[in-house]
Amino acid sequence: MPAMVCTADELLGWKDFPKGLKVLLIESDACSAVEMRLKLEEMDYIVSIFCNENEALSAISNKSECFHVAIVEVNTQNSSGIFKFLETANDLPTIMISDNNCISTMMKCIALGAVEFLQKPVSDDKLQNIWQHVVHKQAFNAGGKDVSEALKPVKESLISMLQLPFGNAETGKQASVEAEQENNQDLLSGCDKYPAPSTPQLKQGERSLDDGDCQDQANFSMEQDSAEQDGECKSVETTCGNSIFECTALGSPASGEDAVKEEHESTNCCRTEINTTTCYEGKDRPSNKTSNAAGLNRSSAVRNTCGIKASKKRSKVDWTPELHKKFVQAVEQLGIDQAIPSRILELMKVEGLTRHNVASHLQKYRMHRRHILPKENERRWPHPGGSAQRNYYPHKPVMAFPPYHPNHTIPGGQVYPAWIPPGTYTGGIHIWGSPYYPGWQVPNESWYWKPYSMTHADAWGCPVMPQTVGSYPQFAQQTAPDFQTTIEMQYTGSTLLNPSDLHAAEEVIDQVVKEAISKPWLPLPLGLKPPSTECVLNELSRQGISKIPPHTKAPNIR
DNA sequence: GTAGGAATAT
DNA sequence: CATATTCCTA
Repeated sequence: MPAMVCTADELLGWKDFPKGLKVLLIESDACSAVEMRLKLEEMDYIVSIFCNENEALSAISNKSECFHVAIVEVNTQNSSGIFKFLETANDLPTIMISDNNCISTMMKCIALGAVEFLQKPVSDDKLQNIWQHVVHKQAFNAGGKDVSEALKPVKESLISMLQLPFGNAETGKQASVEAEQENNQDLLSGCDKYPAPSTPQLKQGERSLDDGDCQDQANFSMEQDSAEQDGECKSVETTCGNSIFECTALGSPASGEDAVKEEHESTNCCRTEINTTTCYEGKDRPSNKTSNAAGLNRSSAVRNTCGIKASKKRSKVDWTPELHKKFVQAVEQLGIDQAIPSRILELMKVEGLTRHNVASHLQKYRMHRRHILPKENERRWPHPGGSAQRNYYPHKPVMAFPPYHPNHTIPGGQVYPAWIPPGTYTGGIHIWGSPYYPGWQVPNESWYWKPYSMTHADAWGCPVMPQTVGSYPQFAQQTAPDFQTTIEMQYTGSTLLNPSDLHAAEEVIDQVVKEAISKPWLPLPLGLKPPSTECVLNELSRQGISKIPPHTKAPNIR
């Protein structure tokens, strides 16, 4: 294969990655090509333009040039050629761009290994982020070993990138927030298990294909009602147990800032619950929207009252959504059986939190989990493998890197499981599985196609890993899966299920998580919203693609 | 002595 | 209730 993917060594020696990234651009329209080139060059990428796949392919095969990533325009006229390109240059991470959203083309490209499909005009952010695919590919090729080593320089380079003061005030703020979390969670400490970047295209708060994503959560956005219950000001006691916008869709930037302070109680903040657009559910919830607003005011009033005394003593830990999120993440990463207080604590990296706190929370967590799983088990899903409405990526999430580019920042809530406090009114629709105990959602679903791509994982160009699965954070897509369902899917390989082996299923999941942890190649979300699996399959078969091109062998998951 | 985890207290 | 604290065990 005329593969031009860079090697680990190359990455190692790469000074200011991703500067100098060599981009192969196939664009039939000269104007667009130039425009694109300019943009890319502004980002310090090195661009070579080809107006058709043949030129590009010959350049590749001549080895006259090498490339790290390809950006390929596809349209109705050139698609067959482009397909050929994809097939031939299948080692080159290829990003499709297109004017029309022809779903079948899109899918075919993805099926042929395209790593991303973007609509034109492509935003700068997305262009900026193409390097992620290179890293990802690299990580992928590295087979999980030494990946973190290999990516170290990249990481460093990213750190500096993140620390740059960004022009845009708003995004700048977010960026720094992200950076901070980054540092906390992944960079400063030994967390380099997850070096693979995650492309947040799916999650961009702005427009785009994924509007449905946060919808569900958004509906739950409520103020915290705690204030009204107890006369005492909770905010004082609990300092900064703030909640970051779980549902970023709503999240106002303002609330975000405050919220971020969460862990740093040292800042003595009296927390501002006012705007927190968490998924909290007020008691007055079912009524109407206006009550919501009222609630907000109320809570803010209360807060103000007590804002004066800033008592530092924190007698109780407030397990805010964020805290819990971290907690769950930690647990997920460790695997349920490895999840012990000390390690969780370590992973969480929350200042001031004690092992005892974690232990206590863990206790509760386990109880709920125990309680909930069996119940879920009973209401096992009636539609096996097929039903398009729910085909979930059956793996537990292990978050890699949040987005790097400022404009790619995704508010935390999109990535992590939303916190739906117990008692949340789910309106009869079970949002994320457990109507019984919505608070303990275990994030687990993700990409719809995964179940089908187990064998041809890589070929799908979709977020999968060679042998294992990467766990993925909950991407709150349109429908949410229910936990058990997911387990079964995975356990049975999305075939038919014998709805009995809950335990086995659980073990599998745990194991998957463990494996995922030990194998750093995390999937990259694609820049397009995955159609339902059924849809994809139909489309593919309609196109005569019964099996996916070889590419990389992705062994089945047991 | 330490930590995890269940039981119990607040 | 949700957390903290205590108690028991390894």
